[in-house]
Amino acid sequence: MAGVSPTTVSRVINNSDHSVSKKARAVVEKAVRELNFEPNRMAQGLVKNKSRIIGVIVHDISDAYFAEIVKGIEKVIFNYDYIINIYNTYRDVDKELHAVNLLRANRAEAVVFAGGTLLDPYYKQKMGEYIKDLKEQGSALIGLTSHPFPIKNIEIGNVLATQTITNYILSKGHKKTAYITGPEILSTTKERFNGYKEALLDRGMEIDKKLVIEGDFTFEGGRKAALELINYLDRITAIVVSNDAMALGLMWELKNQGVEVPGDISVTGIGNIPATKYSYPSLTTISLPTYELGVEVGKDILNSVEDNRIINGEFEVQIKLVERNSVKDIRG
Amino acid sequence: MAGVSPTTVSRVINNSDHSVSKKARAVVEKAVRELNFEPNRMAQGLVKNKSRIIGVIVHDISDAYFAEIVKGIEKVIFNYDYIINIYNTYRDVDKELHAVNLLRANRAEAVVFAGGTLLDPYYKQKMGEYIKDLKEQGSALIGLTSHPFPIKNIEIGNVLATQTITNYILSKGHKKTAYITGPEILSTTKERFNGYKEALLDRGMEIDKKLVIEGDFTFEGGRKAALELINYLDRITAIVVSNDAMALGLMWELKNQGVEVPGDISVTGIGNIPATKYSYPSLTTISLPTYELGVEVGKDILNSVEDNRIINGEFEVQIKLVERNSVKDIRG
DNA sequence: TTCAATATGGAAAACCTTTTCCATAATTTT
DNA sequence: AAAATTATGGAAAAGGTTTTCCATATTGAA
Repeated sequence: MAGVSPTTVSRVINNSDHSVSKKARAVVEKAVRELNFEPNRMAQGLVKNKSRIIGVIVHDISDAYFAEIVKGIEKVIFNYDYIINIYNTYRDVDKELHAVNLLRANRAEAVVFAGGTLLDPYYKQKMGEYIKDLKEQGSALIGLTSHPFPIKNIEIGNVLATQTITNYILSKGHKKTAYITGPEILSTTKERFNGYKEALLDRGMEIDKKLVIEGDFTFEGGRKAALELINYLDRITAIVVSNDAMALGLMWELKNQGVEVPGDISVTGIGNIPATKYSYPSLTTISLPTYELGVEVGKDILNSVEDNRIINGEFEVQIKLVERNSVKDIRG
Repeated sequence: MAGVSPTTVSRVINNSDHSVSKKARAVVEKAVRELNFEPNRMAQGLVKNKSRIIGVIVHDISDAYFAEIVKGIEKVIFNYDYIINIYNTYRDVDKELHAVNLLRANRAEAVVFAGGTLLDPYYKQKMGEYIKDLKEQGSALIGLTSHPFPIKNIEIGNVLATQTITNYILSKGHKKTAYITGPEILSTTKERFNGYKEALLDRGMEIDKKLVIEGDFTFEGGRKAALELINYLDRITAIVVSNDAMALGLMWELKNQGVEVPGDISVTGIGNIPATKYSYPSLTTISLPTYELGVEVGKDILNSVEDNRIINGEFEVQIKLVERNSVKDIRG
């Protein structure tokens, strides 16, 4: 339409070094405007060997934890025209494999493993192959949970989180505590439990396995845990819960059973989800820098994918204790 | 590597009608296995003129409302190898335009407008152009909120939601009610308010503008609304809140101020988000079929994009009243 | 004016598939 | 055994860009 070669059009659109006369530029720009022309990204991708796809694999995007990470990534890459491609795996290894394979087929430039499972041998092997492949394609691979795979890892600080809150609980004079874990297959579960364990061990205290209840990171799971614990309540003064949803469910069921928080027993969570502020009592918890983690991941992706590098120091874990009303000071 | 032409490889991989000898097929399959070969989607896209991208524009993916819709879509298209590309616009028209333009550049096969704003004239025009372009490209366009644009619309039933819950409130004997809206720029705000209005008008009641408070769909907004309403509390017996987050914030602040729910005043929400079940009192609200809406959208996309059509009747609005403990029966 | 350097534009190849069309080989039918 | 049909494989074009290389036009320097 502009009466010039595709070459010239390309040069105008991409502001290439190759000089283009004012006249030619004007003609092309006019045509671009009138046609509302946007270069076909698939064609661009083919020749440049770049898909501009960033894959993000999460357990469940309804969980604000993951949603915030995604938003952090989006914030950073906003001006770079990437496609953020989300997969919900619901902790299902088949779905995880499906997602990774698709990302591989699409030549994703980056893949973020935000929801990690401790994989069983078969899947571990298959996943290993895919990851090897992605690496060979030059994809930037970032893990957010501990993995057996040779990819860069950015940790949000799960160990530190439970350690911090457990220390807080202990500092308030609590000696006997129970702990509610997450589902066994998640590495997060392991990490958070380790933090709890370390805090106790540091003070020479022991863990009573009867007082460690397996949960599932949901409200309902918290309720069930409360029911399981109800008979042990005279033995303990506090319950360290490994995430907020469960802590809220647990408090709800305790109230239901006539147990007062923090009067009869103290409860803490992890995550600082919005609902913790509006529960009664409001929940003492740990705020996790999920959005900031996402931002960090975004920068990291840009660094390995774009030419003009962004300065990007080590990610500082900004875990914060959020003191509210679910813990009683029982010293003295 | 297999020693055959690309043509043959393509035929084996795609199971084309064109017959391929067992021998050739075996050679190719072996090579595919050994190379872990996956066809390049960009190249496929280029020749087939299909991007396999489904764009979903939301206000904020942290909001479970939108997350559920996305999950519903994903569920349906899971086996079709589409890329779900999410954009958070935070109700910012510039971000909306940015997203739509990118989707256009990427030749998205479908675009879902899940977060809708009532656009101002300039943006309306620009958006109109983009949408026209997308249509010409053959994209399937689906709106989930009322729009001035000529695209298919699937409504979740906002009007019905507030109408239903208002009728419920009225049926419990409440005559004087206040109403908390969402932000003015959202079509959802308008729709929900209309439902409230209709329910009142149907019974010949009038709306007192002093008792209609503008909120913002957040917890904090609900708190502020409670503070604004605090002086009018003797004039009303119930507050109809246009979403759950605000209802929860409002109840929290009321409790803070020593007002009892539902003893002194009744409160309802819309949405049935998880936290409503665990508040004290638990919140009477309307459950919105967000996930089901997503499923419907997914089917719709498949219908317009894939050859083998899925049977797909009209979407049935499955709004449900969830009766809990935040409303008092004051009849007689 | 002439030579060199620079500015400007285009042709063609490349990116990786799919698809159409054609040619040859194998099989079936008569 | 010849003819007709079917099975099988490949060559080449197409899809929309970018990039390399080359050619011509223009400008500047001597």
